[in-house]
Amino acid sequence: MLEGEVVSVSRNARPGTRQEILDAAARLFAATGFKGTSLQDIAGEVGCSKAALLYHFDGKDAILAELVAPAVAAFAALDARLAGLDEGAAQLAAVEGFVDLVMRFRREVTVLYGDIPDLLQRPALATVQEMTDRLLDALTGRSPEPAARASALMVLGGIPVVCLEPAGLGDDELRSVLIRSAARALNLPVA
Amino acid sequence: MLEGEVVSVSRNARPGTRQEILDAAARLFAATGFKGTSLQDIAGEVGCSKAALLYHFDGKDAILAELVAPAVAAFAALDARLAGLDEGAAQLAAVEGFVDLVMRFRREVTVLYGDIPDLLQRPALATVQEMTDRLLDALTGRSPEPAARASALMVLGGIPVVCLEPAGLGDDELRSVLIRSAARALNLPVA
DNA sequence: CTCAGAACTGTCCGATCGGTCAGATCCTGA
DNA sequence: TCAGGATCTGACCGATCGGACAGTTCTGAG
Repeated sequence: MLEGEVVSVSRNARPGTRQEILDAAARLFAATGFKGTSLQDIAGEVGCSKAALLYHFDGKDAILAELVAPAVAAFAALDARLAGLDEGAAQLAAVEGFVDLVMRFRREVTVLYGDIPDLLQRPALATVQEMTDRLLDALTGRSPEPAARASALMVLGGIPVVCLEPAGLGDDELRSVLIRSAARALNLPVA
Repeated sequence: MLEGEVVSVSRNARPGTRQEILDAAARLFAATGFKGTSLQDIAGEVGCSKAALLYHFDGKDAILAELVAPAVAAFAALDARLAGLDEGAAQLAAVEGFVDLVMRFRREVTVLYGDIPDLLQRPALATVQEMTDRLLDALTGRSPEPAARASALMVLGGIPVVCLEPAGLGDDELRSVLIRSAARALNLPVA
């Protein structure tokens, strides 16, 4: 009551809108993907008009650009740092640096993968999520330990990526390399 | 020349159209994502009208559903098989089975990740691709061996996935677990 | 030769997309 | 007090989206 006049935030001319837009966009991009999120969706989440978004940003792409800019810059810093190291040092620094990078910019990474959870929710792929959960369980040896789950999740997410781009290996070789790498990551005795 | 009459394929009433649609859709979904691909795009790739697509399929979702159905079925078979095994056997079978599954259905997996290459092509993320290539190089210890590249790619793709969903671990623990798992996968001496 | 059905086309539809624009509202400093 | 810039709104735009529909062409069985 004392400060009713001051507290009452006018609906217009708020200074924090720009950051609110970025936060809302990050949430929506992560949930439904960049293409699956309209300016109207973001405006609704923020509580402003679509035109207000375009006052603060040059367009939908500009929102994405500003959202990921810090992560891209940090990635570039890592890239530059690795360039100055020899093989052995770079290898270790790459692992540590990439883990740090991804953990620090979880939100931005989630945006990058944003379309997948939306796809997985469609009827055609609805069962995949539960099956993936059970597969993760099997990969841990049915252990509930978070550390085991983390390792299994890395394997579960890493294997598909390998198959995305053509490796210079035949299928049989690639198969055995993948299985052995995964087994090492999971601390499994080599088959 | 002998069979000119038989060979001349009439533009209408071809029997293979349904499969052609699925192939074209798979290519386009993989390149520009499901949401980023319009029915018009698919029709153009096939060389038929948009209405022809909707004659063969109940809608865009139905095309996706039929495209991924074999992969989902194979995943379900793996899921059922793992359910009947004890921890140790299931763990090994899960690794082998998942690698086999992903390799056999590369195309379908690519569709699932289809939106990412398109996002990466935008100006805001254009540099990420080159930096990722160099990071992959560093992770292999600057080795050009395909086997080393495959392991590094698994790590590179797996680490972000772990950060997507909240693990039951604090940041410091998660960090060290990830680094150690990755190091094992890469055959690095533990730091 | 006929004709039923499969395969396909051109056209149209309502909804929604990203984006523009003229003006209303608000805050600030002179 | 008042001018002016920053902030924001409602209305509107052309393009494109997924999809519906009536009609046309082709094929193969009788």
